Amino acid sequence: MTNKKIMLIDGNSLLFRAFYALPLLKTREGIYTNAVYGFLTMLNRATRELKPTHIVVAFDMDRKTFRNETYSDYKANRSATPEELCGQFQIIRDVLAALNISYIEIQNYEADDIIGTLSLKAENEGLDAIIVTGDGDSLQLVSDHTLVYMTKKGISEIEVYDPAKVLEKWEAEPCQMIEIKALMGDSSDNIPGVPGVGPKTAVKLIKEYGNLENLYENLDIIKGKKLVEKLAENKAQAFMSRELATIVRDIDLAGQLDDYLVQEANLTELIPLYQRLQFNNFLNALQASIPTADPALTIKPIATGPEARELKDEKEVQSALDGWDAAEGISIHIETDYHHPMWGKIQNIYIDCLNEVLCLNVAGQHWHKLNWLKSWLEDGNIPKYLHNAKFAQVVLLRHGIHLRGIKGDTLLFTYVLDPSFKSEELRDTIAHHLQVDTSGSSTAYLVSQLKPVYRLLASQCEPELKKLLDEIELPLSDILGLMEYCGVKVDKKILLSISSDLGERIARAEACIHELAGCSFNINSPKQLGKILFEDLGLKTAKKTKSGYSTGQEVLEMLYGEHEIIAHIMEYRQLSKLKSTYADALPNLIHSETGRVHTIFKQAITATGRLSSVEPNLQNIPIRMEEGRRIRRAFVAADKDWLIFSADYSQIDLRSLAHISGDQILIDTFNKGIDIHARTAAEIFDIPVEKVDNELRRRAKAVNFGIIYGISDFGLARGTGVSRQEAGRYIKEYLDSYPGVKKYMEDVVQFGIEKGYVETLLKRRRYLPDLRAKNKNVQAFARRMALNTPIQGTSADIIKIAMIKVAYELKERQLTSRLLLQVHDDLVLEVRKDELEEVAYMVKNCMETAYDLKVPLIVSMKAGPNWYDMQNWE
DNA sequence: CTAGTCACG
DNA sequence: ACGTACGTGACTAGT
Repeated sequence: MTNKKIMLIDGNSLLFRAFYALPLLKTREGIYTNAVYGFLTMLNRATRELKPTHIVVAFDMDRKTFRNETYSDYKANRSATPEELCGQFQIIRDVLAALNISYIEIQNYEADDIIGTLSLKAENEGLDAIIVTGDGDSLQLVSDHTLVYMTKKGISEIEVYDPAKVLEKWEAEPCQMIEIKALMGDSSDNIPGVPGVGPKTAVKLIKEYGNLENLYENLDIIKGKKLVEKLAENKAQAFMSRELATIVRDIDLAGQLDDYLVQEANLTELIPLYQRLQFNNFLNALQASIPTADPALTIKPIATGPEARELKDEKEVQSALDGWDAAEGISIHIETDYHHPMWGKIQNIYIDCLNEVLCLNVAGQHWHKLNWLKSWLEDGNIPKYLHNAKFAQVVLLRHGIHLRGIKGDTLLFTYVLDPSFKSEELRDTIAHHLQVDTSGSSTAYLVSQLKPVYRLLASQCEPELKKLLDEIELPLSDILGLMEYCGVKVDKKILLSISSDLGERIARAEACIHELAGCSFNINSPKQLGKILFEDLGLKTAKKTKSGYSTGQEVLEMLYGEHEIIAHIMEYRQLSKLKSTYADALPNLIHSETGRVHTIFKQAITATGRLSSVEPNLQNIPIRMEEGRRIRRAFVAADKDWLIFSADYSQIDLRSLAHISGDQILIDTFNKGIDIHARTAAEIFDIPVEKVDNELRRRAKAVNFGIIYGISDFGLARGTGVSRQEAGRYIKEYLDSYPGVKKYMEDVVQFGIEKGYVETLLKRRRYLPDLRAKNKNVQAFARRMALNTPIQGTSADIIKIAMIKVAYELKERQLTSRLLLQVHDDLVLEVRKDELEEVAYMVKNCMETAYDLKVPLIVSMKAGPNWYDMQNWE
């Protein structure tokens, strides 16, 4: 046996398959490339999977034409001439030449004949042959040493035919395929066959009689009068069809099979060619295959380092630090026994200094060691490097230490460089940046790398990103630390009373539901609920489903009125959500020493630059529904001398959009203080602003939301309740009315495709490689992210600046009032009553002047004894 | 540990 | 041809 394999490619067939499977790609110079692109995709795939030793592509001399009328989407605006489309036949020859792949075409023979000849030659010389094609004619060539790789469903799947597979599909030997074809014909190849005989009959007849000769000898015993007549009438045509269907296998070909040995591509030709064709994927793949590249495949060394030297007492620390140059800076890492900085107890403090890592064991009650450290931890002139400095800061605040002089935070640095990096762990971060395996590394080693990694990143960081880090994220981290440490006062009694009230009502709803269902089941289980609703009660077939019935709000709302039970389920759902997530969960998170909840603001999680909040999440406390809103009564001011104060930006996302897009109408609307949703309604529905009623305003509002989210007619239809066509019209009208927005949408996507990322006001980046994905769905997702991220991210940038300003002013004016929460467009403070006026004015001013946009920023304020009973202020 | 659901901007 | 707004976190059931 040999392991030589020759891959025989039916060039015409694959080009046609590719052409009709892919949308009509066109380069900037107007070259059509879809068939070539699809062909190469299949060629690459087949080469990768089959690893042939020889490759050859066969073509028909005769160039059939591609028909562009298959593309209804393109018909309206773009019409490509057959000549333009057929340019692809020449392009593929150029590409194959650059790839050093032989191609053959011979006058009077088809590609199939060339392949038939070569596959026979291969068999005779002991090579395996694999035929790659999109049509079934080649099946007659299948044998133990000749397989057919056939593309299916356009080009997305491949089916492999060996003799057994042919038998399974056609109930015939490969050699009988010509007999079948002789009877059934093939319109695409102009083989007439016997009229009235289709695949079913043809297969049945050949299965029984084996071949045409035997069939016609036994014509008299075949059942079916009509069929026999047809066969008899068309005897000559059947034999002629068999001739046509038979692939020639003895063309006189010059040369040897070894002429088709696989060779290296000629990159100096191939790269410019791919560039001209804008085949960026293939270019990237070429890059990756160049030996030096692909760090993912390089073997990462396991990084090890010394263990830390453990210090027993203050004297040892002092002697270790003797001769240490404070200006050099120091790396610090604090280990606790729990992940929450308000609950965790310090175990070890690592300090990297001079040439070793010191470890202070602080477990137990040895707080005096911290007192010794206090002076230099609080010394702002000693540069400090940490990973997640905010965590250390909050832990230390509990011991009365205010960490200062933070020069670098590798968590935030990593986030600014690429917000998609998910791990918060120092171990993973070091591994990522140094491209080493840290799974066996000591903590001491990791700590020793903090400063070097920071310097490495700083040395290669874009200036804007360094600025974003130093001027926004790092100062903000300190502010967030203070907010977390402060916490928000929560009245446990209020929550308990809400909980018991909810409990009673849930029990009543549950009883009702079980009564109506006629049995007892767990309403919280979508699986059980689905069974009850759609099987037992036989409600209308659920509209949505993946891995079962959907029982979500949307579905329940459609079913509302169909059955009495639905209303009770909706009630149950709402109440049990409130009880479990808020009323019952929050009391457990109240810190016994402070009587407050201390959320952690995650500063390095979101893809857009927003914050997030955990344990508890204080950014999703109910407000939209009155029932849930009452939860806010439990969030109270410290005592009777204090107030909860909230200041929120109105429509900050749309203002960000106005600024980024520079759309003149949007800018004018905000400058004149016109109601933006009404204005949008006026534009979309082409009526004066005064004539806009509530319903039209509501729809326009949904359109404005849609624009921010990277609109689609489907999504908007869902958001508004109007039909998809209607939604489509709204979008069109919107984009015609706000041409600047339309241009922004085009530009930002183009920017993203070219640069690989999109950016916000402060040049914060989000990488979106999927903008170049070949899967349309994946690409569409990335496109919506590209549209949304600069808007949401710019708003996030703005409020971060505002927070820094507010915190600065609070400190500068020596106010006692303090920041408590940030809820994306809302700042919540705890304000001492005697400071209210000053604080309110100051906060409003800081927020409205956070950044000088092309439109004004507007802030509205509320104050009250708790987060529920809030009155507009001023 | 994931999927489904639902709370927020 | 195909599936659809963006960004989060918490709780519950069920594998």
